[in-house]
Amino acid sequence: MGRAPCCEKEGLKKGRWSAEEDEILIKYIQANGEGSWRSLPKNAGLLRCGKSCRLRWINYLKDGLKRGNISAEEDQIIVKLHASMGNMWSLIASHLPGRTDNEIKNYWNAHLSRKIHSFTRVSGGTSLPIIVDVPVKRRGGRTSRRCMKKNKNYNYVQKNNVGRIPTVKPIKDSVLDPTDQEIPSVRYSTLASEKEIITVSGTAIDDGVVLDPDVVLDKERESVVSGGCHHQATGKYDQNQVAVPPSSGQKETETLGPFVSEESINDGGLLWFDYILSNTLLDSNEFLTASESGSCKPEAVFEDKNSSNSEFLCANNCSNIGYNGEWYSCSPLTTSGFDELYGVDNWELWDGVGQGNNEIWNDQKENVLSSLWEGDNF
DNA sequence: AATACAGCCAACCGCGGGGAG
DNA sequence: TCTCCCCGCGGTTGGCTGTAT
Repeated sequence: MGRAPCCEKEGLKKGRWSAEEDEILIKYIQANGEGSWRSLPKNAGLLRCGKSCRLRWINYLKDGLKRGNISAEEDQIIVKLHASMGNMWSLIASHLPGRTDNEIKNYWNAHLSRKIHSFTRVSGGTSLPIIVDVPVKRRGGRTSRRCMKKNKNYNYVQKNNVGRIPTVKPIKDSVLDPTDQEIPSVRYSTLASEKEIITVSGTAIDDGVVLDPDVVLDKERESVVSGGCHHQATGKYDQNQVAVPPSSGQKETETLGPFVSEESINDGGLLWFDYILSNTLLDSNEFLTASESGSCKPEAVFEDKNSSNSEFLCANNCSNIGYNGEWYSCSPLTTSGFDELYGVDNWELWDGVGQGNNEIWNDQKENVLSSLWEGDNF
Protein backbone atom coordinates (compact mmCIF):
# COMPACT_ATOMS: atom_id res chain seq x y z
CA MET A 1 0.00 0.00 0.00
CA GLY A 2 1.43 3.27 -1.02
CA ARG A 3 1.56 5.97 1.49
CA ALA A 4 -0.30 9.15 0.80
CA PRO A 5 1.77 12.26 1.10
CA CYS A 6 1.11 14.23 4.23
CA CYS A 7 -0.11 17.07 2.13
CA GLU A 8 -0.11 18.33 -1.39
CA LYS A 9 3.42 19.33 -2.14
CA GLU A 10 2.45 21.54 -5.02
CA GLY A 11 2.75 25.20 -4.36
CA LEU A 12 3.82 24.79 -0.79
CA LYS A 13 6.56 26.88 0.62
CA LYS A 14 9.63 25.24 2.04
CA GLY A 15 12.62 26.41 3.92
CA ARG A 16 12.91 28.97 6.63
CA TRP A 17 9.86 30.47 8.13
CA SER A 18 9.26 34.17 7.87
CA ALA A 19 8.15 36.33 10.75
CA GLU A 20 4.78 36.73 9.08
CA GLU A 21 4.28 33.00 8.82
CA ASP A 22 5.24 32.59 12.45
CA GLU A 23 2.75 35.18 13.47
CA ILE A 24 -0.02 33.58 11.48
CA LEU A 25 0.72 30.20 12.97
CA ILE A 26 0.89 31.51 16.51
CA LYS A 27 -2.34 33.41 16.21
CA TYR A 28 -4.11 30.46 14.69
CA ILE A 29 -2.97 28.04 17.37
CA GLN A 30 -3.73 30.49 20.12
CA ALA A 31 -7.24 30.75 18.76
CA ASN A 32 -7.84 27.15 17.82
CA GLY A 33 -5.38 25.12 19.78
CA GLU A 34 -2.85 22.58 18.64
CA GLY A 35 -3.66 19.58 16.54
CA SER A 36 -5.26 18.90 13.20
CA TRP A 37 -2.02 19.75 11.60
CA ARG A 38 -3.12 18.50 8.27
CA SER A 39 -5.90 20.98 7.99
CA LEU A 40 -4.17 23.73 9.89
CA PRO A 41 -2.25 25.32 7.01
CA LYS A 42 -5.34 25.58 4.89
CA ASN A 43 -7.45 26.97 7.70
CA ALA A 44 -4.76 29.35 8.81
CA GLY A 45 -3.93 30.48 5.33
CA LEU A 46 -0.39 29.18 5.33
CA LEU A 47 1.29 27.77 2.29
CA ARG A 48 3.01 25.16 4.36
CA CYS A 49 2.78 21.46 4.92
CA GLY A 50 1.01 20.49 8.12
CA LYS A 51 4.07 18.69 9.32
CA SER A 52 6.11 21.76 8.75
CA CYS A 53 3.67 23.78 10.82
CA ARG A 54 3.78 21.27 13.60
CA LEU A 55 7.54 21.20 13.59
CA ARG A 56 7.78 24.94 13.58
CA TRP A 57 5.37 25.22 16.45
CA ILE A 58 6.86 22.48 18.58
CA ASN A 59 10.46 23.33 18.03
CA TYR A 60 10.36 27.05 17.96
CA LEU A 61 7.14 28.89 18.61
CA LYS A 62 5.54 27.03 21.44
CA ASP A 63 5.40 28.76 24.77
CA GLY A 64 7.76 27.62 27.45
CA LEU A 65 10.60 26.72 25.19
CA LYS A 66 14.00 27.53 26.50
CA ARG A 67 16.32 29.06 24.05
CA GLY A 68 19.96 29.57 24.54
CA ASN A 69 22.74 27.54 25.96
CA ILE A 70 22.33 24.06 27.24
CA SER A 71 23.36 24.33 30.85
CA ALA A 72 25.95 22.11 32.43
CA GLU A 73 23.21 20.34 34.33
CA GLU A 74 21.19 19.77 31.21
CA ASP A 75 24.32 18.62 29.51
CA GLN A 76 24.91 16.00 32.15
CA ILE A 77 21.34 14.88 32.01
CA ILE A 78 21.54 14.48 28.28
CA VAL A 79 24.68 12.45 28.54
CA LYS A 80 23.23 10.19 31.17
CA LEU A 81 19.93 9.74 29.48
CA HIS A 82 21.49 9.13 26.13
CA ALA A 83 23.71 6.51 27.65
CA SER A 84 20.69 4.68 28.93
CA MET A 85 18.20 5.34 26.18
CA GLY A 86 20.17 5.90 23.08
CA ASN A 87 18.72 8.17 20.46
CA MET A 88 15.29 8.44 21.98
CA TRP A 89 15.38 12.17 21.73
CA SER A 90 11.80 12.85 22.54
CA LEU A 91 12.09 10.82 25.70
CA ILE A 92 15.24 12.60 26.67
CA ALA A 93 13.62 15.91 25.90
CA SER A 94 10.72 15.05 28.17
CA HIS A 95 13.16 15.17 31.05
CA LEU A 96 14.42 18.57 30.07
CA PRO A 97 11.63 21.11 30.41
CA GLY A 98 11.66 23.64 27.67
CA ARG A 99 13.95 21.67 25.45
CA THR A 100 12.84 19.99 22.27
CA ASP A 101 13.92 16.69 20.91
CA ASN A 102 15.29 18.42 17.87
CA GLU A 103 17.36 20.76 19.96
CA ILE A 104 18.76 17.97 22.04
CA LYS A 105 19.45 15.89 18.99
CA ASN A 106 21.28 18.75 17.39
CA TYR A 107 23.18 19.45 20.56
CA TRP A 108 24.18 15.86 20.83
CA ASN A 109 25.32 15.66 17.27
CA ALA A 110 27.16 18.92 17.42
CA HIS A 111 28.76 18.74 20.84
CA LEU A 112 28.46 15.62 22.88
CA SER A 113 28.60 12.94 20.26
CA ARG A 114 31.73 14.29 18.71
CA LYS A 115 33.34 14.87 22.04
CA ILE A 116 32.55 11.48 23.42
CA HIS A 117 33.58 9.69 20.30
CA SER A 118 36.74 11.67 20.20
CA PHE A 119 37.72 10.45 23.59
CA THR A 120 40.46 7.98 23.32
CA ARG A 121 41.58 5.56 25.85
CA VAL A 122 45.26 5.64 26.49
CA SER A 123 46.38 2.83 28.64
CA GLY A 124 49.19 0.48 29.24
CA GLY A 125 51.21 -1.28 31.87
CA THR A 126 49.68 -0.83 35.24
CA SER A 127 47.29 1.84 34.37
CA LEU A 128 43.61 1.68 33.83
CA PRO A 129 42.21 3.19 30.70
CA ILE A 130 42.52 6.89 30.52
CA ILE A 131 40.17 9.03 28.61
CA VAL A 132 41.55 12.10 27.04
CA ASP A 133 40.28 14.45 24.49
CA VAL A 134 42.01 13.95 21.21
CA PRO A 135 43.78 17.04 20.05
CA VAL A 136 42.28 17.79 16.71
CA LYS A 137 43.70 20.65 14.83
CA ARG A 138 40.91 22.69 13.49
CA ARG A 139 41.01 24.47 10.28
CA GLY A 140 38.30 27.01 10.04
CA GLY A 141 34.98 26.04 11.41
CA ARG A 142 32.36 27.88 13.29
CA THR A 143 31.83 28.62 16.85
CA SER A 144 28.50 28.04 18.39
CA ARG A 145 25.78 29.64 16.41
CA ARG A 146 24.57 31.14 19.62
CA CYS A 147 27.73 33.16 19.76
CA MET A 148 26.86 34.35 16.34
CA LYS A 149 23.35 35.18 17.43
CA LYS A 150 24.79 37.35 20.09
CA ASN A 151 25.90 39.66 17.37
CA LYS A 152 23.46 38.95 14.65
CA ASN A 153 20.28 38.21 16.55
CA TYR A 154 19.99 35.38 14.16
CA ASN A 155 16.39 34.47 13.67
CA TYR A 156 15.51 35.82 17.07
CA VAL A 157 14.33 38.97 15.46
CA GLN A 158 11.40 36.91 14.39
CA LYS A 159 10.80 35.84 17.91
CA ASN A 160 10.95 39.37 19.12
CA ASN A 161 8.27 40.22 16.66
CA VAL A 162 5.91 37.98 18.50
CA GLY A 163 6.89 39.11 21.92
CA ARG A 164 9.40 36.54 23.06
CA ILE A 165 12.93 37.45 23.81
CA PRO A 166 15.21 34.51 24.26
CA THR A 167 18.02 34.41 26.70
CA VAL A 168 21.26 34.29 24.85
CA LYS A 169 24.41 34.04 26.83
CA PRO A 170 27.74 34.51 25.20
CA ILE A 171 29.94 31.49 25.07
CA LYS A 172 33.64 31.63 25.39
CA ASP A 173 34.20 29.01 22.82
CA SER A 174 37.74 27.97 23.20
CA VAL A 175 41.00 29.10 24.57
CA LEU A 176 44.58 28.34 24.04
CA ASP A 177 46.36 26.42 26.66
CA PRO A 178 47.73 28.21 29.68
CA THR A 179 51.27 29.38 29.68
CA ASP A 180 52.63 26.38 31.48
CA GLN A 181 55.10 25.24 28.90
CA GLU A 182 56.22 22.17 30.76
CA ILE A 183 53.01 20.31 30.28
CA PRO A 184 52.07 19.64 26.70
CA SER A 185 48.56 20.69 26.20
CA VAL A 186 46.00 20.97 23.54
CA ARG A 187 43.25 23.27 22.63
CA TYR A 188 39.79 22.32 23.72
CA SER A 189 36.45 23.81 24.32
CA THR A 190 35.97 25.49 27.63
CA LEU A 191 32.27 25.06 27.83
CA ALA A 192 31.83 24.26 31.47
CA SER A 193 29.61 21.35 30.69
CA GLU A 194 32.10 19.83 28.38
CA LYS A 195 34.86 20.16 30.88
CA GLU A 196 32.75 18.38 33.40
CA ILE A 197 32.06 15.58 31.04
CA ILE A 198 35.65 14.88 30.33
CA THR A 199 36.78 14.92 33.89
CA VAL A 200 38.16 11.53 34.67
CA SER A 201 39.32 10.43 38.05
CA GLY A 202 39.99 13.99 38.94
CA THR A 203 43.43 13.81 37.45
CA ALA A 204 43.29 13.23 33.77
CA ILE A 205 42.35 16.72 32.93
CA ASP A 206 43.40 19.82 34.68
CA ASP A 207 41.42 22.94 34.37
CA GLY A 208 41.75 24.13 30.86
CA VAL A 209 44.38 21.68 29.86
CA VAL A 210 44.33 18.17 28.59
CA LEU A 211 47.49 16.67 29.85
CA ASP A 212 49.90 14.67 27.90
CA PRO A 213 48.93 11.01 28.10
CA ASP A 214 52.18 10.07 29.78
CA VAL A 215 51.65 12.69 32.41
CA VAL A 216 48.15 11.45 32.83
CA LEU A 217 49.33 7.90 33.22
CA ASP A 218 51.69 8.87 35.97
CA LYS A 219 49.03 10.79 37.74
CA GLU A 220 46.61 7.97 37.30
CA ARG A 221 48.98 5.50 38.86
CA GLU A 222 49.14 7.75 41.86
CA SER A 223 45.42 7.72 41.94
CA VAL A 224 45.36 3.97 41.88
CA VAL A 225 47.76 3.70 44.76
CA SER A 226 45.67 6.07 46.76
CA GLY A 227 42.58 4.02 46.19
CA GLY A 228 40.89 5.46 43.17
CA CYS A 229 37.80 3.91 41.74
CA HIS A 230 38.29 1.76 38.69
CA HIS A 231 36.45 -0.78 36.66
CA GLN A 232 37.23 -4.11 35.25
CA ALA A 233 37.26 -5.03 31.63
CA THR A 234 35.18 -7.73 30.15
CA GLY A 235 35.31 -9.69 26.99
CA LYS A 236 32.04 -8.17 25.99
CA TYR A 237 33.42 -4.69 26.14
CA ASP A 238 36.17 -5.94 23.96
CA GLN A 239 33.68 -6.94 21.36
CA ASN A 240 32.07 -3.58 21.53
CA GLN A 241 35.31 -1.67 21.45
CA VAL A 242 34.52 -0.19 24.78
CA ALA A 243 37.15 -1.43 27.13
CA VAL A 244 39.87 -3.65 25.97
CA PRO A 245 42.42 -4.82 28.47
CA PRO A 246 45.72 -3.57 27.25
CA SER A 247 48.61 -5.83 26.68
CA SER A 248 51.33 -5.52 29.19
CA GLY A 249 53.60 -2.61 28.55
CA GLN A 250 51.71 -1.62 25.49
CA LYS A 251 50.25 1.78 25.12
CA GLU A 252 47.24 1.92 22.95
CA THR A 253 44.76 4.40 21.82
CA GLU A 254 41.33 3.58 20.72
CA THR A 255 37.94 5.07 20.51
CA LEU A 256 35.62 4.52 23.36
CA GLY A 257 32.02 3.63 23.16
CA PRO A 258 29.69 4.81 25.89
CA PHE A 259 31.55 7.14 28.13
CA VAL A 260 31.50 6.82 31.86
CA SER A 261 33.19 9.16 34.21
CA GLU A 262 33.74 8.74 37.87
CA GLU A 263 31.88 11.93 38.40
CA SER A 264 28.87 10.60 36.63
CA ILE A 265 29.00 7.40 38.54
CA ASN A 266 29.21 9.15 41.85
CA ASP A 267 26.28 11.25 40.84
CA GLY A 268 24.31 8.08 40.50
CA GLY A 269 24.53 7.98 36.78
CA LEU A 270 23.85 4.79 34.95
CA LEU A 271 25.69 5.39 31.80
CA TRP A 272 25.97 1.74 31.07
CA PHE A 273 22.34 1.00 31.47
CA ASP A 274 21.80 0.30 27.83
CA TYR A 275 24.83 -1.84 27.75
CA ILE A 276 23.69 -3.75 30.77
CA LEU A 277 20.28 -4.28 29.35
CA SER A 278 21.34 -5.23 25.91
CA ASN A 279 24.30 -7.32 26.80
CA THR A 280 23.62 -8.80 30.15
CA LEU A 281 20.31 -8.34 31.89
CA LEU A 282 18.40 -8.98 28.74
CA ASP A 283 20.63 -11.71 27.60
CA SER A 284 19.39 -14.80 29.30
CA ASN A 285 22.47 -16.78 28.42
CA GLU A 286 24.69 -14.34 30.17
CA PHE A 287 22.64 -13.84 33.26
CA LEU A 288 24.55 -13.49 36.45
CA THR A 289 24.74 -15.49 39.54
CA ALA A 290 25.71 -13.04 42.22
CA SER A 291 28.01 -14.67 44.63
CA GLU A 292 29.52 -12.45 47.18
CA SER A 293 28.08 -10.06 49.67
CA GLY A 294 28.80 -6.40 49.64
CA SER A 295 27.04 -3.13 49.61
CA CYS A 296 27.78 -1.47 46.37
CA LYS A 297 25.06 0.01 44.30
CA PRO A 298 25.03 -0.94 40.66
CA GLU A 299 25.37 2.56 39.44
CA ALA A 300 27.70 1.33 36.83
CA VAL A 301 27.95 -2.36 36.44
CA PHE A 302 30.57 -4.43 34.76
CA GLU A 303 30.61 -8.08 34.18
CA ASP A 304 33.63 -10.01 35.24
CA LYS A 305 34.20 -12.48 32.49
CA ASN A 306 37.20 -13.81 34.25
CA SER A 307 35.12 -15.01 37.09
CA SER A 308 33.65 -18.47 36.90
CA ASN A 309 30.51 -17.06 38.44
CA SER A 310 30.17 -14.37 35.86
CA GLU A 311 29.87 -11.80 38.56
CA PHE A 312 28.67 -8.30 38.18
CA LEU A 313 31.02 -5.74 39.46
CA CYS A 314 30.02 -2.26 40.29
CA ALA A 315 31.95 0.84 39.57
CA ASN A 316 31.74 2.52 42.89
CA ASN A 317 32.73 1.07 46.22
CA CYS A 318 35.75 -0.32 44.54
CA SER A 319 39.38 0.09 45.28
CA ASN A 320 41.14 -3.06 44.26
CA ILE A 321 44.09 -3.13 41.98
CA GLY A 322 43.89 -5.70 39.28
CA TYR A 323 45.66 -8.94 39.85
CA ASN A 324 47.89 -8.53 36.89
CA GLY A 325 48.18 -4.86 37.33
CA GLU A 326 46.34 -3.89 34.24
CA TRP A 327 42.74 -3.73 35.32
CA TYR A 328 41.00 -3.10 38.54
CA SER A 329 38.12 -4.92 40.05
CA CYS A 330 35.25 -3.56 42.04
CA SER A 331 33.14 -5.02 44.76
CA PRO A 332 30.76 -7.63 43.48
CA LEU A 333 27.17 -6.66 43.26
CA THR A 334 25.00 -8.41 45.76
CA THR A 335 21.61 -9.83 45.20
CA SER A 336 20.33 -8.03 48.25
CA GLY A 337 21.59 -4.74 47.00
CA PHE A 338 19.89 -5.30 43.73
CA ASP A 339 16.72 -6.43 45.47
CA GLU A 340 16.50 -3.27 47.47
CA LEU A 341 17.26 -1.04 44.61
CA TYR A 342 15.12 -2.52 41.95
CA GLY A 343 12.42 -4.38 43.76
CA VAL A 344 13.31 -7.84 42.68
CA ASP A 345 11.69 -10.03 45.26
CA ASN A 346 13.04 -13.40 44.49
CA TRP A 347 16.30 -14.02 42.85
CA GLU A 348 15.34 -17.56 42.07
CA LEU A 349 12.93 -16.14 39.60
CA TRP A 350 15.82 -14.78 37.72
CA ASP A 351 17.43 -18.15 37.66
CA GLY A 352 14.55 -19.37 35.57
CA VAL A 353 15.40 -17.02 32.83
CA GLY A 354 17.93 -19.22 31.26
CA GLN A 355 15.47 -22.07 31.26
CA GLY A 356 12.86 -20.37 29.21
CA ASN A 357 10.78 -18.90 32.00
CA ASN A 358 9.98 -15.95 29.87
CA GLU A 359 6.81 -14.82 31.53
CA ILE A 360 8.44 -14.40 34.88
CA TRP A 361 11.45 -12.95 33.22
CA ASN A 362 9.43 -10.33 31.47
CA ASP A 363 7.68 -9.32 34.68
CA GLN A 364 10.90 -8.98 36.55
CA LYS A 365 12.54 -7.25 33.69
CA GLU A 366 9.71 -4.77 33.73
CA ASN A 367 10.22 -4.24 37.44
CA VAL A 368 13.84 -3.55 36.96
CA LEU A 369 13.28 -1.28 34.04
CA SER A 370 10.67 0.79 35.77
CA SER A 371 12.63 0.87 38.97
CA LEU A 372 15.67 2.00 37.17
CA TRP A 373 13.71 4.57 35.35
CA GLU A 374 11.72 5.92 38.24
CA GLY A 375 14.33 5.62 40.90
CA ASP A 376 16.07 8.61 42.33
CA ASN A 377 19.36 7.17 41.38
CA PHE A 378 18.71 7.63 37.77
C1' DA B 1 40.64 40.33 0.85
C1' DA B 2 39.48 36.07 -0.97
C1' DT B 3 38.78 31.44 -0.42
C1' DA B 4 38.17 27.02 1.67
C1' DC B 5 36.91 24.67 5.47
C1' DA B 6 34.06 23.37 9.26
C1' DG B 7 29.92 22.87 11.78
C1' DC B 8 25.57 24.66 13.87
C1' DC B 9 20.90 24.06 13.52
C1' DA B 10 16.27 24.79 11.35
C1' DA B 11 13.79 22.24 8.52
C1' DC B 12 12.76 18.31 5.65
C1' DC B 13 11.95 13.44 4.94
C1' DG B 14 10.38 8.82 5.52
C1' DC B 15 8.77 5.45 8.56
C1' DG B 16 5.99 3.34 12.14
C1' DG B 17 2.38 3.35 15.72
C1' DG B 18 -2.13 3.80 16.68
C1' DG B 19 -6.86 5.40 16.26
C1' DA B 20 -11.07 5.78 13.52
C1' DG B 21 -14.23 4.08 10.32
C1' DT C 1 -9.85 -7.45 10.22
C1' DC C 2 -8.51 -4.22 6.97
C1' DT C 3 -7.64 0.30 5.22
C1' DC C 4 -6.81 4.97 5.66
C1' DC C 5 -5.13 8.82 7.92
C1' DC C 6 -2.91 11.59 11.48
C1' DC C 7 0.70 12.23 14.39
C1' DG C 8 5.19 11.84 16.26
C1' DC C 9 9.78 10.29 15.96
C1' DG C 10 14.62 9.82 14.49
C1' DG C 11 17.74 10.50 10.65
C1' DT C 12 19.40 13.55 7.35
C1' DT C 13 20.12 17.68 4.61
C1' DG C 14 21.52 22.13 3.22
C1' DG C 15 21.90 27.09 4.12
C1' DC C 16 24.34 30.16 6.59
C1' DT C 17 28.34 31.97 8.70
C1' DG C 18 32.69 32.07 11.66
C1' DT C 19 37.48 30.99 11.33
C1' DA C 20 41.89 29.65 9.41
C1' DT C 21 44.87 29.93 5.60
